[in-house]
Amino acid sequence: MSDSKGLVPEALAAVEAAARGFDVQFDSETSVGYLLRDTYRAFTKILQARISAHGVTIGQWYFLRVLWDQDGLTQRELSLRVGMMEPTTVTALNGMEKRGYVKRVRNTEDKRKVNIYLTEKGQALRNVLLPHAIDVNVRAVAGVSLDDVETVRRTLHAMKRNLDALGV
Amino acid sequence: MSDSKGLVPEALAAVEAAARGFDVQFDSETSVGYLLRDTYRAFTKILQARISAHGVTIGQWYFLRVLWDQDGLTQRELSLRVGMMEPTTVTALNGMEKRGYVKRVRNTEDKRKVNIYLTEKGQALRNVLLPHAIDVNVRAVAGVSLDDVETVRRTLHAMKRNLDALGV
DNA sequence: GCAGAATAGTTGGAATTCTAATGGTTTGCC
DNA sequence: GGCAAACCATTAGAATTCCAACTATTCTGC
Repeated sequence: MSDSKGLVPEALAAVEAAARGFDVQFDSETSVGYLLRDTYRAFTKILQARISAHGVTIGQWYFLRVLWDQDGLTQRELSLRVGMMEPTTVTALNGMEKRGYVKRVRNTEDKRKVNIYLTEKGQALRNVLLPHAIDVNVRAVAGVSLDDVETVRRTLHAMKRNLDALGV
Repeated sequence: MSDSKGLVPEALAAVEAAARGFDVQFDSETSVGYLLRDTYRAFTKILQARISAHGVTIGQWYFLRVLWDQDGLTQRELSLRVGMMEPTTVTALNGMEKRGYVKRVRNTEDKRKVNIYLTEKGQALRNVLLPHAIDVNVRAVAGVSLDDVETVRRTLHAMKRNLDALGV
């Protein structure tokens, strides 16, 4: 346990407490990280089923979503906006280009850059797919108060900021 | 838009409203689904960095976590507990067996079954890795009130139930 | 104005996960 | 008792994602 310095004090204490039978709320059912994973996976699974019925993979979905908002971004800008690494963007765009949802246009002013534009087919998907995404979002929070949804939104945001700050 | 029946009424209305410039809270920054993905990915990235420093992949982590709680499960039971498909379990266990964290023991009463037991090496990882998981969990919610964390826990649980109910 | 650094995109190879199909083993039913 | 169905694990092959290394283009400093 050579690198346990630097951990928050709770970390070691909790493991020792758990060893003595205390419920430290870090078992796989109650840890926030586990719940996050579980819920995210359930969410993705449903969304994927909906959109793949229209020939769009979940990997392509995230890029379409950004492009509907802002067309003509470069691949790097797209990667940043979607939060994927650039090779991932290349792979997704290859599929999308092959299916005729986007076209790549080499930038004439800076020939390193490639701008991505939606085709009409790609544009048209918006009115088909976005309602499904909204539907899944709405159904996911059925029975949950608006206050609680707002708390979740705010807290997830805060968690993301905390985590990003760790990953320097 | 042939399959738009069956969607919640908000779904189509929101897309139309958005087309007229209203903020419908379903853009990629504020939708709960997007936040969930973003936060989950940040979480995993940090956790992965911590545990891979000890020779354990993130794929193996989930199985170790269950095995520390209950040793000797069959592969199917493990799959159910972890929430992965069985081929995924096979792959993860192959790696864990090769690294000497677990051993497979064919069940003598029912020779279809294989029970998975932690080795001493696998047991020992618990006190090394669990503190890191707890540390990441604690740091992730730094500055968030206990009430809000509890609301997130409760709401994510509710969302998962809602989503699972959709996927029948 | 040119060498080296920075930038944009791509390719190659690996890890994780899934679906579909396959091979043993056990159970159930006639 | 024997054969079909169910069950458990595995293999094969594909999709998504990453990191590392590469090519092509542009910018910077002298």
